[in-house]
Amino acid sequence: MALTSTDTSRYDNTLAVIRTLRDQGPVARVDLGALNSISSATVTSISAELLQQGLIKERPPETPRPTGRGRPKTLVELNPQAACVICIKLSINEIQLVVGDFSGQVRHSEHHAVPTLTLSADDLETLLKEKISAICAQQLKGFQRLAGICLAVQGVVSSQSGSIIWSPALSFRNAPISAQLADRFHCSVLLENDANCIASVLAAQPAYVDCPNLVVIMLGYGIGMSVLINGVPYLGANGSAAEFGHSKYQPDGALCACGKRGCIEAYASDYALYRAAADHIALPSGGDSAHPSELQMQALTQQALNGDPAMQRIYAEAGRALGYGIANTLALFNPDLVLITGSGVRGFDAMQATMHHAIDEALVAELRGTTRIESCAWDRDMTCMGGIAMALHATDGETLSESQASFVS
Amino acid sequence: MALTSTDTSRYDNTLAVIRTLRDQGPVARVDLGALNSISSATVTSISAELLQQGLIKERPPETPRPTGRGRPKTLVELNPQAACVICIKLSINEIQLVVGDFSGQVRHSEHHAVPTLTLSADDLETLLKEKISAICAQQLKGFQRLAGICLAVQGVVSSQSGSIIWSPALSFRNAPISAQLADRFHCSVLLENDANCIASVLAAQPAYVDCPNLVVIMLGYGIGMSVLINGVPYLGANGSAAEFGHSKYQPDGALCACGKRGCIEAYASDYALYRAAADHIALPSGGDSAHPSELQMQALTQQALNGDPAMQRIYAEAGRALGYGIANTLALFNPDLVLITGSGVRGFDAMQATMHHAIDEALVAELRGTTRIESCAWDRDMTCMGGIAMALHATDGETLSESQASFVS
DNA sequence: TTATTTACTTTAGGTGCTAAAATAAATAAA
DNA sequence: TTTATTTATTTTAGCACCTAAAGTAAATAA
Repeated sequence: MALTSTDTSRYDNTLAVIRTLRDQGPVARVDLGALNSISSATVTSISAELLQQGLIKERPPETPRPTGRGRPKTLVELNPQAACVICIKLSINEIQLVVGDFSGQVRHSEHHAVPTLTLSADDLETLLKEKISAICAQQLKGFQRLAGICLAVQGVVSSQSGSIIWSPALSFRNAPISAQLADRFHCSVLLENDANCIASVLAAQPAYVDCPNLVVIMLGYGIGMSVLINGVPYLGANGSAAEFGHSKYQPDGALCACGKRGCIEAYASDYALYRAAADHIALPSGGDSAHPSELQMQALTQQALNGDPAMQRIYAEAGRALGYGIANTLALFNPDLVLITGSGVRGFDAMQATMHHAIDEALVAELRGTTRIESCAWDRDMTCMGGIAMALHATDGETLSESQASFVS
Repeated sequence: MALTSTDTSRYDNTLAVIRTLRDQGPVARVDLGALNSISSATVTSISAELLQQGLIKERPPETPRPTGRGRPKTLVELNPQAACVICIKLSINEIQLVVGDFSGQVRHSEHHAVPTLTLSADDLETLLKEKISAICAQQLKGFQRLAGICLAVQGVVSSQSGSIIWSPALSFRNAPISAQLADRFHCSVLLENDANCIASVLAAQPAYVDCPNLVVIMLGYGIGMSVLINGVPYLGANGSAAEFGHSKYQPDGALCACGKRGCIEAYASDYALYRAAADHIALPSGGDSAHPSELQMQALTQQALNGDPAMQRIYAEAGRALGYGIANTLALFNPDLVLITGSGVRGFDAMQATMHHAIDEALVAELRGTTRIESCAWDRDMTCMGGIAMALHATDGETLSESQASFVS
């Protein structure tokens, strides 16, 4: 009887064990108990099941003996082969594909230059299926299953409906994509905003664990944001929350790529800085003036940091816009921490002073609060690392019931 | 053995039953099971306990017989006497005290004119203790216990530390108050922002139940906001989230009561409208010019609605500020619904057109999204109704364990 | 060798749930 | 008026968990 289980404690505890092993690496049964507030008797029972299902394995005892007396710990660890996930990052004119194993380690990574802006929705679907198929054929030998795919895209996405609503990398809109990939590859497909992937990685770092309410601002070609509330990305009603770049600095202000005026992005993004600079000084030439290259942006930044007054003025104004935007974010979200990252942090030192000044100008101390505002070095691989972590997290339950099914029968 | 219960299902189910009865009124056991996805055997067991503890009672069968065949339902309902809560609303120059019973019904309400701005923190503490004591002595006969007190205050409060950080009704800051009241009256004390109380009431209304992410904007002397995320008020790190009134419309714009410039409140609040009007037209006199009375504000609004061009311009500009602020709110929160209420909705018709225009001017369709933006009639008693609901909700667990303790022995 | 310490497993017992059976209390039909 | 049917509630039996305590294993220290 009682086949409808409303008591989810076994399931919850099993997931907790899996996730602890993913976060901490090999752990002994006693410690798994202590870390998750469950008795070691229960851990014995859970790990016996996981062992039989092939999701974890016992690690052979260390050659250099452990210190202290007593029976030595037997460490268990995730079986990396138990499952794998693929994360695809879609950005302007580039896609990156990364394979991660069940323990969360990156196993393979590749970049492809792709003229994303010229693609139709069908082209994109075909392209992704092709690239993923190639990965499946060449990189997934030895894995028990492909648990999931995470598509990390710049712009507004609806994770719920699995559609890309609007992306600066694409010239079409409202394109369903998750279902197509799920059908083709028979696995869960997660559609995520790129900033949310990065925020998830950052939030896991030891320096930021005590920040349940975390805002991450990504400066780059455009300006993105992720808001974690109690550690989980806040999506809003249609997935278009946290559009910091298009919140306003000046009504009737500078023209933004979105077509409206006065957005923060129209002052502090790469294209906005480049545009403002073009009016004032001789710029390193080459490339598309609406899509400045990393080298061009570095040159711009260097001029400001070297003391060029016109460039300093441009970065100062960008900092002021950023500061006013952050002030609104503080007033509305009052987060524990605002982290500024993205390729655009290269210019942060040239914007920082006016940014802080603008925040102080905009908010009384009671509303400014104790929020830390920090910048954070940029690593372009972070997005896919976050995507892999999110895909694994989302599919742990499935992986568990799949392997139960294959052993119960 | 097994005295440490990690399985909270009995507790959860019991609370679910109590809350269903509070929301729905008398309900039969079968229906309690269906509504909460638990078997009626479990409901029998839970309701037997609650009956013995005196928290619920069986309702005598209806005199006009129920329709249909089969054994008639036996309805159970909360015992209103099982507990009560007090909500105190603290606003500028007025406090309101309301008593609610265990079923959530208002049993008593009183208003007092108090010169709140002249009070010291000690004065306030003394005053509240006095008023609450009087209520306890006169209004709480027959209740088994005072479960909790909710203090609903305009401004920034820290529910966690139980301190009023900053309120327009008070001239002091950072005043701890919860602990003092809890000590004196031996019950839980909840400190809440008034907008959160109102939002909780509105969110429970049938018209808005499908809006898990709800923003409520309160226009009045100042401008307040509450953001419900998945139905629960979002507080931020220090309780100063959702400070919509002090988000920016214009850097270096109009002077705000907070001391900074360009806040939405400096354009669309009562004092801002009154100040702008004073420069242009003859105003009904009387009272403090920085604190216009309801009658004065009504006269102002009437002039705008009657077609006075100067007043129309003032309300139009207020609408535009409000619209830009809402645009930022949509960009950052992407809620299902924005509700505009508070005494200031009296002027909503004079602001609406420019407000909507400003929103369209500020946001592209993809970011504007499908968020409904509506106004909502204002009822000054809503705050305390919300406070009572929140206090009951917060103390249900305590009430439960208290009555378990008294019956197990 | 023996005692001690620590890790892991087994056993015994408790909580809480559900499905099914039993009971209760009404109306509809014969 | 009796009997069948319908619906609500309670009782019973059994399962899936978990934990504490007892038992076993595997090391070091004495």
